[in-house]
Amino acid sequence: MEDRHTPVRSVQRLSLYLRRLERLCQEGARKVSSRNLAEPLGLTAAQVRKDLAHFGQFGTAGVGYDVEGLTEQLRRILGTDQTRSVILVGAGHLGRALLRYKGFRSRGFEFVAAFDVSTARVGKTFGRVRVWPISEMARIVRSHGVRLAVIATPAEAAQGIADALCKFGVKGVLNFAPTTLQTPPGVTVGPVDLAATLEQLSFLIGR
Amino acid sequence: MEDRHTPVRSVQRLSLYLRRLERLCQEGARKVSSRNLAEPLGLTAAQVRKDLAHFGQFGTAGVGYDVEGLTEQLRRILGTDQTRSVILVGAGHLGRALLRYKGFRSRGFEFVAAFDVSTARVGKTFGRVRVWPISEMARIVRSHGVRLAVIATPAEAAQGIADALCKFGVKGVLNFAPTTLQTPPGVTVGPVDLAATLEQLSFLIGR
DNA sequence: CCCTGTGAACCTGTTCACAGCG
DNA sequence: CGCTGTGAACAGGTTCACAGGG
Repeated sequence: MEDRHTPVRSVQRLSLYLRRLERLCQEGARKVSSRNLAEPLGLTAAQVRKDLAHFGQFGTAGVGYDVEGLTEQLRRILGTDQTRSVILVGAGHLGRALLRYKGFRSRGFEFVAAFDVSTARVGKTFGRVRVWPISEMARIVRSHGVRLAVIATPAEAAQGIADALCKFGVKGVLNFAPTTLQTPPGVTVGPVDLAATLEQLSFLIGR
Repeated sequence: MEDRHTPVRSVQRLSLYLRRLERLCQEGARKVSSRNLAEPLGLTAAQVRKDLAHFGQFGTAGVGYDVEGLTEQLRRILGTDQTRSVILVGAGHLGRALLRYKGFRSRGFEFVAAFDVSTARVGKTFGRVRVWPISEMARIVRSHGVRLAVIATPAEAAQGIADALCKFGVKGVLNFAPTTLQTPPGVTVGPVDLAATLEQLSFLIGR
């Protein structure tokens, strides 16, 4: 197993499994069945087993999965068993909230720097992270070997920033700007489209 | 057409089409082909045509789609041709950033109130929106007929809030809390899982 | 006997190719 | 002749059902 064309949706669910496993661990559980993993997440047992099967055999027939063991495996698969350095570009209200968001650090991500065009923001510190001028971006990305970036700029600025980041070696971009980014092959964009997600709900609830 | 079991992914793309149409409109374009609509979004022309076909026939053969006309149609389909009232629960850093996020208002959403357990936050105003105690939630949701809510509380509080919101008549919940919400049929949750999205990227870029 | 891992059937969404209209 | 709308072929993911191990 461990092949490289695993369904994207399976990988997305891995994060959900990881979160549930952490909860089960806190509750003192040592083993968990695919069913017990799946149902509180609104998924089916078969789906959990299929998803995990893409990456190896982690369970014990008749028993289930070892909570701690599977947690470690999933972290390894997702690449968050070691801390990953991340930078933020765009230190507006949303960007600053992300710098302070506890959920990133607890899942293995650490902001090492933030960048903004505004001289009013440069030099300030939010949630222990310093804001630098854009001109420092190349140096800091390269010296820290940063491969993940979060873009929280206005839409107009996002593509230019993305182009620069790709040039400096960034491989993954979490994009909060309301625009579709074009990136070269080998660079992945994770769009977080706030307005679009609300529009989705608006559609579903009808009028 | 206009049937009720349209692919979810098609509806998601409707938001992207809408954004591109707004841009084309600003640039002065009056007509647009499926190809010109699709490619800057990283999609194919056939996909655009198929998506739109779920809702009706909007194009003119040999010409394309009327930019302004299609914009109106999409807004109507998404239910954002009239302003939708939204409430926020959880006025922490992330919640406050969302109150100030311009992208919601410009797409037809308006926060009418925010709620928080913290007395330090209650009574304050962020981005013109007032923060109320949770105890006021029932009254305000019902009096405004609010059907959309955004949850930006810690994970532990989210399910309780969601249960209450459902009871008060909310039909759609945008959930930023890192937990899977259980809701009764008829209520839709749009999860925005920040850590999971970064984990996704972490997986894709490898080690 | 319970629960995993997995081939096979099923189903949903995407791509293709073209008929038909402006 | 260009571009839409659409049936038909295709691909991918999900569900089912069961073989096999603890």
